[in-house]
Amino acid sequence: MFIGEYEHNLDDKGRLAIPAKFRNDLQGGIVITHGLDNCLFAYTIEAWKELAKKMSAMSFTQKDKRAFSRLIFTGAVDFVLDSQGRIVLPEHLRKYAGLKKEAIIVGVYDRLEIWDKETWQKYSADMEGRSDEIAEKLGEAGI
Amino acid sequence: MFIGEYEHNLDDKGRLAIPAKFRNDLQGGIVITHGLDNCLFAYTIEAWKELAKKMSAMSFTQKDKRAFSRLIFTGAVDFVLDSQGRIVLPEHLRKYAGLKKEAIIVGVYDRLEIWDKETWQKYSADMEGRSDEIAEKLGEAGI
DNA sequence: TGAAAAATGGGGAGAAGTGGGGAATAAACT
DNA sequence: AGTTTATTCCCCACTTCTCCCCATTTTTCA
Repeated sequence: MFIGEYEHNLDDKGRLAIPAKFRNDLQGGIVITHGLDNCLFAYTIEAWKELAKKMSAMSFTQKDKRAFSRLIFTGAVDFVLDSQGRIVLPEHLRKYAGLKKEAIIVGVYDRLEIWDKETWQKYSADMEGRSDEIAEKLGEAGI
Repeated sequence: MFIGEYEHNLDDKGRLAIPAKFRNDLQGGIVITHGLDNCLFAYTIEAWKELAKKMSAMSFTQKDKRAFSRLIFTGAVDFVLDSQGRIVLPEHLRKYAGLKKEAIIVGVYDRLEIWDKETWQKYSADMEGRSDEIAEKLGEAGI
């Protein structure tokens, strides 16, 4: 399970270090793609295959399905970590997430998310402000 | 079951001692995450996995659910107690709970809560002021 | 009051983060 | 086709931080 929040810098070569705690689970490879809310989603190979299967089974209207599939699949790139546990993020992924230098990597159960620091701070400040409201909804869900 | 209220100081390295009475139950590890009312929640591994399973059953296509799992999972960190029964609280957790030096650790049945002393005093003073009102509600619950 | 447990502090080894150089590969131009 | 230029990838080196262990002080309990 991926949990936690880590801050890492992209270097001048566009390399991003994956937090040491996650590396073991990502030895087999990592797939990164366009996510929601202006961040990148990153999966293990297994989780990615699982996701792809679910996607194809989803009952969207044809138009929505095409749009969503394009977002997820066309942005996807698979990587192998280098000996220091880093990957080189290609231009189109950096651009999509608005990544400059400071990046935040968070664990969300079965995936990682990669955020530009500024974007993340705005998002999480907003989220904390609504935490009571969110907790309320969770209660309704029986948690 | 965790009960009681304890006071411990964070040292200069950000280390926090877990009350000795709780250590036996936390040998297997401890997961700490953002709680409500500006405190931190701490669970045993088993209790955490239970919680995570419920959370993960929620789909990620809806915005609120994404926000919720981000709040819970990204705030979480898992620890193993050192030989003196301490953990090192990372920056983002200390910041979230407003922890400076003096911390209060309370047992609340299946979880611990970690509070900044000042915040805790304000909160519990406020609660005492409303004790009648709360007792009223407890009565409704049949207690 | 003595012994054991707990709280507190600090030092050192090793891991992780970060940056840069150079070889190998690919691309481009003459 | 050969030479040059650019790019990618791999490895090495330095710095920082984390974790683990030990030592001292304080508290608790018999």
